Amino acid sequence: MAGDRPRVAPPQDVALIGRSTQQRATVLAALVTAEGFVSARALYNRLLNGGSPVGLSTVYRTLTALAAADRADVVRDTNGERLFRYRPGPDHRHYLICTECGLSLPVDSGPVEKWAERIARTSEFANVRHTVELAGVCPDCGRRHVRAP
Amino acid sequence: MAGDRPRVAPPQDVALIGRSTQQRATVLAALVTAEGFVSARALYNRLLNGGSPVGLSTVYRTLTALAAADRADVVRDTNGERLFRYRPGPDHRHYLICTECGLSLPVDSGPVEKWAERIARTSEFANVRHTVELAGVCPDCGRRHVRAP
DNA sequence: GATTGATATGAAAATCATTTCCATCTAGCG
DNA sequence: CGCTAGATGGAAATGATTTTCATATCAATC
Ligand SMILES: [Zn+2]
Ligand SMILES: [Zn+2]
Ligand SMILES: [Zn+2]
Ligand SMILES: [Zn+2]
Repeated sequence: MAGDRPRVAPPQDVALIGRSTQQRATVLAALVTAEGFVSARALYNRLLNGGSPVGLSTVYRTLTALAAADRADVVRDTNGERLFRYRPGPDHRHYLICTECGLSLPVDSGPVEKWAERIARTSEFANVRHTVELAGVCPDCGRRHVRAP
Repeated sequence: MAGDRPRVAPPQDVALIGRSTQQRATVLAALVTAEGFVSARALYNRLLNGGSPVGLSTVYRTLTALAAADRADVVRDTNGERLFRYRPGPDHRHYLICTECGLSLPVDSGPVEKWAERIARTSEFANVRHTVELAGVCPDCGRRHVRAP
C-alpha cells in the first residue's frame, strides 16, 4: 500500500492534536468540506467512497481529539449519536439545526452567553459549562412536508 | 408472586400514560423520591434493592412515557446516558447540574426562553425546540477536591 | 539515509445504553 | 365472571463508541 492515496492539504490544525499524520489530515479535510454537522460513521463512509479510507476508530479518535482541542463543535442528535462540525474561530458557537436534513446555522448567542455567565457567577458552582441547542424544521424541509405523509 | 409487594401511593400522574399499573406507580414513586436526575438503570437497581423489582424494559418504557407526557425532564450526561428528573409543574425547566454528585438545581431560565423564542421567530424554521444545560462542580464536591488527587 | 523509540493505525472484539421480541399476564369493562 | 387491548419482563438484537493489540509510521537523531 504505497503512495497512491490522494494527498489532501493538511490545514495547520492537524498539528494541534499530536502527530501530523495522513489520516488525521484526511479526516480534518473531510470535516471541513462537510460544512455542517456529520457523524463519525458518515465521515467514515464518505472517505471510503472517496477512495481515501481511514479506519473507523481513527475517525472517532480524530474527531474526539479535534473537539477536545476546541477545533470542532459537538451536538447529539435525537438518537444520541454525536455529530461534529468544524469550527473556524476560537469561540464556541450554538446552532439552529434542521432535524430533517441536518442543515445547521450558527445563531447569535451573545445573550445566552451572558445569561450563562451570570448563572455561573451567582451560583457557588465551579467550572460551569453549558450546552445550548436549537432544533427545528428548516424552510425547505417544511415546504416538502406540506400535506405529505 | 402475589400481593406482598409494598403498595406505593400512585400519584395521579400514572393515569396520564395509559393504564394504571403497579409497575408504573412504583417507577413513578421512585422517580419522585429520587429528587434529582437518575438513569433508568439506577432506578432499576434502586427498586431491586428496595424489594419492588420492575423489569428494566418497563422502567425504560415508563420513563420514556413520562418524558413524552411532560412529566419528566431529560438530560444526557457526558457519556450519553439519559437521566430523568420528575417535574412537578407544567413548564419545562433548565438545570445546573453537578458533574460529580448529580445534584441538580433548577435555574431561572426566563431570559433564555425569550432568547430562544426570538431566534425561533426570526428564523424561518418551524417547530423549534431547545436544549439548555448548565453543568459544573457544586460547592461540596469542589471542597472535597481541594488539593486532593 | 539508516536507526529507533514514541505514537498512531485499524480490524476485530468488547462495552454499554437502549430497543425489540414474544410468550405470558392483567387492568378495566361489560 | 370472562374478554381483550394493553402491559410486562427476560432474553436477544441493535447500534454507537471504546478498547485491544499486533503492526505501521512519524520525527528526531546519528
Ligand atoms: Zn432541513
Ligand atoms: Zn455558549
Ligand atoms: Zn456535587
Ligand atoms: Zn427552555
